[in-house]
Amino acid sequence: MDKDRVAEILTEIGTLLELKGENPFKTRAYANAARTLEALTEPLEKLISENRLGEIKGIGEALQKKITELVATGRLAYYEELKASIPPGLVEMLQIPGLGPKKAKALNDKLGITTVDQLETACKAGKVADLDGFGEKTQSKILEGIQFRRTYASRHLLSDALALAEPILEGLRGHPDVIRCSTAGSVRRFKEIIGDIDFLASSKQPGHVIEFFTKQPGVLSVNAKGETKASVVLQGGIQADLRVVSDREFPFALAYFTGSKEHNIAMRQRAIQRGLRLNEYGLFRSAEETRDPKLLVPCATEEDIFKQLDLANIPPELREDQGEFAAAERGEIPRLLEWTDLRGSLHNHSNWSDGRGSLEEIAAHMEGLGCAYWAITDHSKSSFVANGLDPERLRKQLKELAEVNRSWAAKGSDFRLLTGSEVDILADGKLDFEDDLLAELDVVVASIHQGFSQNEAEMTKRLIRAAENRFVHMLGHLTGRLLLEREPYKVNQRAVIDACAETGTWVELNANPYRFDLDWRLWSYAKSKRVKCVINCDAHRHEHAGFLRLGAGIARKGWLTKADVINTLALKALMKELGKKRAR
DNA sequence: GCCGTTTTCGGCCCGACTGTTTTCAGTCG
Repeated sequence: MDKDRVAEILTEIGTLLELKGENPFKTRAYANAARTLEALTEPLEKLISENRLGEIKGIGEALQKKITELVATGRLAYYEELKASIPPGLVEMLQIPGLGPKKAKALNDKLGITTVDQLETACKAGKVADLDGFGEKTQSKILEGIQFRRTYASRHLLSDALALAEPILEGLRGHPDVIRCSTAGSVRRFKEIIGDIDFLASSKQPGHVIEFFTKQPGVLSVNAKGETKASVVLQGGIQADLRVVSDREFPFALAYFTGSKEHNIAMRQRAIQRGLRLNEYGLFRSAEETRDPKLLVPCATEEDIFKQLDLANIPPELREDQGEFAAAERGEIPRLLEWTDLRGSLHNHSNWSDGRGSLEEIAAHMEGLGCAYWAITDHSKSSFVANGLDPERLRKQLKELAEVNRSWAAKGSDFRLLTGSEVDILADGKLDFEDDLLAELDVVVASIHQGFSQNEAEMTKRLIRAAENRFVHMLGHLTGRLLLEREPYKVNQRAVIDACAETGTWVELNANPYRFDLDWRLWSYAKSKRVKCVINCDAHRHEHAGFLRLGAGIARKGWLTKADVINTLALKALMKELGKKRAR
């Protein structure tokens, strides 16, 4: 059993213990241990066989035994007994806003409710309002929550959230009573999936700002509206919260509401270690609860807060408590990639396969955006649903593409379309085109588009074999996942990364917001193996060029710098790099 | 369940809001 599955089970144990009414610190210990395992870079088996599991902070004697049992036998008796003792419907009920473990347990204990459907029936019959600690309001809120969950998803793509958030943020920025404003929360941290959108503003007239916010176009309903905070539902059912604070409080509130929760906990602990107290209102020279301005440590920006806690500035994307504190203590936070460092995309489609524009139109558009180059990598013949090219059509495309490049050169432009293919990796790991054809192309991306159901060993071998081909520059969307839609296929990503390191193959960061594949959590491993990243739009139409910005944000979240990303290179340097693997 | 420059026991991040209460528990971020 791999560490991700072990982490899932530990998280679930934590939730089940909550429903049992266990000591909250015990339940948190399971959640913490799960997070620690997820962040591990070493295989769990290795840690266990070398008897080093206990050296990890947050894993004591009891968890060591449980993890070892899981890894060794694939099962855990404690977990199975616990799971059997709690109806699965209770876990589902926790998704309903306002329902936590205590209330869910009470509903189960007193009314025998075990499913969401039963809960709905009980609410409609008025039985829930009669319980101690419940009332009319709680009952109708639960009903609303059940309805809402049926209508809307509770998790959304980052790209959808940004599309809604940016116009609102612009609006706030232009409001005369707004001093400073920003997004916060998971949107600001650039998480690939978000729950809601958080905004923060500073103002001397909070009421005006709140009023303005709740009247934005695109607001479907207003859930709450108070003196300093409002909560609305936007199109698509995405909830958005705005908090308005004084400008003095702004940096503290921004840090606090940006999170992550785990990052904030570590920040407060650092404050306590220094005899300080940190909350959303300020950093205070006092161990006691206070908001006394005389005790305030003045900070004008988030950077000042980090400085007071002996830390270098930590960009929002890194605030996941995944090593940023150790790096910031040593002043080793890298200078992260900027999206403007990117010069073009090396994996894109045209109307020769399943994309929209012609070669000429694409060249004109991308040159107009300021790109230095743009690779056309249409599908190969096996992807016939995507109108994949056979060798004959590909050679014809190469001629037409050369023609387009000549016309740009004649105009005195340095812009260049690069030739290429997104060649299918067949079930046995062979490629859809012969090597001699691949050798004629500037850029070769190898990806899997069929045969998703192979087991992990087969899939891993298949990808490694593709990486071993010296004409393959990079592996495309390594896991094939479609966020919120399709699970990744089973593959040992670290083993494939190791193979890329050995063969000099690059790994794509597919910037399509449904993909963001390779996942940001794996880039520091790839980086440690000196595997280079290529941020690709996988564009099928002009608008997809905008994915570069999203991809760069995900790369930042993976701690990548300009030097780690191939398509930051100028054309000449890029061409040189493209030739290296073939010369090996 | 974890952890230890006051500790092997008694802590474990912090505050707001809501709805239910009559001083607070539960939930949320």
